[in-house]
Amino acid sequence: MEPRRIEEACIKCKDRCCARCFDDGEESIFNCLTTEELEMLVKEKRHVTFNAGETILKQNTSASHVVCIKRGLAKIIAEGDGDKKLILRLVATHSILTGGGIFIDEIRHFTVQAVTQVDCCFIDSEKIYELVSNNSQFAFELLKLNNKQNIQMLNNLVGITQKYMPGRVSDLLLYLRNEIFLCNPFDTRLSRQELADMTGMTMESFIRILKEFKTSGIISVDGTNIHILDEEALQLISRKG
Amino acid sequence: MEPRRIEEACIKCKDRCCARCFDDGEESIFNCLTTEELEMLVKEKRHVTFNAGETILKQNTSASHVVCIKRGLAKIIAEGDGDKKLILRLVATHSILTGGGIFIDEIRHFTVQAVTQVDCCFIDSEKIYELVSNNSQFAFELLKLNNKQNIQMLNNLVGITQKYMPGRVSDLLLYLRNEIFLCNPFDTRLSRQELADMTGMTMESFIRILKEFKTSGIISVDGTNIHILDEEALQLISRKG
DNA sequence: CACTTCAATTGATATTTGTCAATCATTATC
DNA sequence: GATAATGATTGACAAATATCAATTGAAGTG
Repeated sequence: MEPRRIEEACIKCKDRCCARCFDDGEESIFNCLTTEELEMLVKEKRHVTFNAGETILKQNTSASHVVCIKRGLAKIIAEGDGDKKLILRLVATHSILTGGGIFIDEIRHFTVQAVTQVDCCFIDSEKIYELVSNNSQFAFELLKLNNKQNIQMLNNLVGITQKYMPGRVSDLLLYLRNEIFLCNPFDTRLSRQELADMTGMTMESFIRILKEFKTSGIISVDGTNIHILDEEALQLISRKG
Repeated sequence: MEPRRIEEACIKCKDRCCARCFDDGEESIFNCLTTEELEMLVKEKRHVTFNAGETILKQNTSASHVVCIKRGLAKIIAEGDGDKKLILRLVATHSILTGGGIFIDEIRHFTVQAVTQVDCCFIDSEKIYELVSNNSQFAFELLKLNNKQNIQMLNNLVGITQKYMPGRVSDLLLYLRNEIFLCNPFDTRLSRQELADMTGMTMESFIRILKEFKTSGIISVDGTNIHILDEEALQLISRKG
């Protein structure tokens, strides 16, 4: 696949979105599209900027569009009864968000909220259906993406169900370092409450574990900035439960 | 779609499997296949019978085959560290099992074990890939199936994370009644340990909640047989947390 | 600077859930 | 029928986690 082709299409849509938006961290799910398909997809897309804290997609609304994130960081929240929240994962630049219920009930099964300022574009779901119908490679890529999220959620479920708090906090820190920020002192931009919501525990409990880790010299923390000093220790704690 | 066509193909494969195996409780994911495709799929399939308790698929082995269940009940188990287990869901007659990691890493991410005697057939994953490539409707159906499982796991995750034990037991009982056995006094054939493993709690805790429900007159229990007497009460408890 | 505000932290305590050991019940075995 | 063996149940207790209230600390506002 010649990168030139994608670049061309990107230039067409002015803000270099879409061809890269659909990248899930590895290769672009979009590489398999023809120039015509890319153009079809990009045509009529709406580009939107959200400020930190704003809601990009709201759980239980109807899912007529797919969103791809061009720049920024967002959190995926499953809202339970009451004001209970569970942050499922973070999504960074070049992610595609189908809202969970695409292909099924056209309902969004989670809320997506901007953590930093987020640039993204909204694409009509119909176009995705069209691509699935006409381009089997694209269908395959979408299946892969879906599968990956499925496995990730499975691991999450097992972790949260079977591990004690220190193990869950370790998992979170390793996730943030290795899958989201990809560098070591990293700035989460997330409040303690939000971090706790990623582990399914209360803020107070989360803070206590964090403090233990600080005291043991495993991490150092400054505001929303976290520095992992002993990754092996975290991995050990993660495994021990 | 003329039912005759499917019937024909079923007769060809002698034991009337496959065309119906891939049904996920609603319409068959397989309805969209041509006679040739069905034949291609069914050719070289291996039909196997498992006794109750036997392992059908084992977590962490390589996933070269897809399994469809023709008859019986099986449980999907995520094995954690130690001997911790979480039963993700049950699968009944006419289900397709991709093993979790098909399309990604070709590794099975969970174990599948027979609860009753299970008749199933093993189909080479390659054939599924081939169908996805050649039949967009099939790809679409597979995406739907995947999506559905994703949403189910999401709800499970939220439930287990945010609800107290009575809520989780309620959810389990409603799941068994409305999604698996589809009748009211139902015989789970599952031990207390297994039922507990579906809720992420210990057997003793599970038994205590069950007893509370019995005492309150919400259910009656005889061995592995459960009779829901007051479904509304269960729904209320499920919502309350 | 004083004052407000809100997130972060800490401590004391209550609740939930798990662990361990004992008992009961049922079935299988001789 | 006596006797294992196994799963179900119960009780006492311990551990994990949440709740509530108070305090600290930093950032913004007048």
